[in-house]
Amino acid sequence: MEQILPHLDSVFSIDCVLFGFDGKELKILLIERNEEPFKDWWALPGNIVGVDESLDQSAARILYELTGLRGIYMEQYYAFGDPGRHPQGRVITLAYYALIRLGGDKDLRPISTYAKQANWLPITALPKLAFDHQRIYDKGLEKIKRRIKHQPIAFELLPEKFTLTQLQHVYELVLGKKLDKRNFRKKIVSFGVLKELDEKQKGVSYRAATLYKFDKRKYAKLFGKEISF
Amino acid sequence: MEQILPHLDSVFSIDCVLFGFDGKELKILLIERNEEPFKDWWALPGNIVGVDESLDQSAARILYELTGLRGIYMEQYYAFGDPGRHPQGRVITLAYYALIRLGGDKDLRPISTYAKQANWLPITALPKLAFDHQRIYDKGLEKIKRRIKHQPIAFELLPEKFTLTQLQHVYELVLGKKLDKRNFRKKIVSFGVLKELDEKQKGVSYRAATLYKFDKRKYAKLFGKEISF
DNA sequence: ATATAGTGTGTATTTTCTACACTAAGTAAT
DNA sequence: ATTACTTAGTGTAGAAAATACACACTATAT
Repeated sequence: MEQILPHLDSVFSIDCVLFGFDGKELKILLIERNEEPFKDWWALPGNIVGVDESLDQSAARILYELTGLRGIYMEQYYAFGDPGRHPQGRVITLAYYALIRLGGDKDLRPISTYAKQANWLPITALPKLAFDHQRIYDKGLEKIKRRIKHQPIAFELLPEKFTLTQLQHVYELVLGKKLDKRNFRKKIVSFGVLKELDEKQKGVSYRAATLYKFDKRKYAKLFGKEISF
Repeated sequence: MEQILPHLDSVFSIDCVLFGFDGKELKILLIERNEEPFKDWWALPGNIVGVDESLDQSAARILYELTGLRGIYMEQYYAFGDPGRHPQGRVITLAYYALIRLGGDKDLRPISTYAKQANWLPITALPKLAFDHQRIYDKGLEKIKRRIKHQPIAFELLPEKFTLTQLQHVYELVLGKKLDKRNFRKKIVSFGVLKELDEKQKGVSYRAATLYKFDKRKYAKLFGKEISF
């Protein structure tokens, strides 16, 4: 969000790129602004940092107010502060991204007055964004591309139990390219952070795939070592 | 959604971790404070962001005022803003690191009144730092460790013409570990961003090593591809 | 001429990466 | 029960990259 208080010569805000995965598509949460400037434009959700909040808390609050979710993986990744990025004055904004598993309809809450609506939109068909939000988004995507190659953040986008095909799908969407099935499985299994379950996928009209969990204990041991895709 | 008001007194600053290499040691530039709080403590150089400056410009200015240098490689890497990180109120600070080739005495200029002195201190023997500057430094070092593995920033620390041994030395200091000479050379040469010169090292009392230059044109072609150490 | 200190080079082994295609299992329709 | 359909799940061979490792060369200083 980009609300401005006119008497301030500089304002400090946080904007969030909330990545969500619904099992099929990679989406981000955008709000349609109901105020000038950029009335009726889509924008990244954001807000002013509260007086006694840490930056991380502030980002978590923005996410909570929009989605009702807590305990989500979020990471600060860049500060944007060009004079002139905001038509009404100097606004320095800190960008965060978040990774969210989307589950049905419970992913949005009633929104405040400054926005008409909030919506999960697929990253393959994003509208024009207000302010310099396109740039903020671009840099966020770039960051998670890099990050997913080295750390197991893909799990944050998936339900607790998932199939290897789903996991591969996440990698393909984020990296923007196809991966070889056999090589992918070989590699991801070799990291030793997956726990194979006795359970199978349900409700599919074909052979059900084995379900896996991410094993945090094993990952903790591995931590520090670089993994790569 | 309730609107949280911005903290009117909040201050926005930039702090810099200036890494310098003098051919032997990796150092950072610290200032000894002459004002409360933390009077007489060592601290990272920093300043308030000017009204019409971009963030990058502001960081470049801080560096220029201390060293007289321009055109130095700098990168923003994190924002620190815990309430309580500054005893006198909310100060959000953006951290930058810079990579500087140190050449003799011309690396420092007369300093302003808020500091008693400024000094290049080796990272192997740093004093206690004011505020949360230890944390800011730690994160900066972590960042360049990661970065040097994937992008040719090591050249920023070396003079225009350098030997392979010097280059390896920089990698070893930043990464904090020994590298194998033959493998290092094989790899760095294979990236194809070095230009071998006809010149040799001078003034050494042993066999003079061949000098190399970093070839920016070749690097530009390679850009985007990941290199790794 | 000899001691010294750093330069510069090759190979064999292991590990990782890549490319590639078929059978197995379950569901749905007839 | 048979068949058609859809996705799950698996192995291997060749190429490329990473690693481990040791000695001869060259310039200077004494």
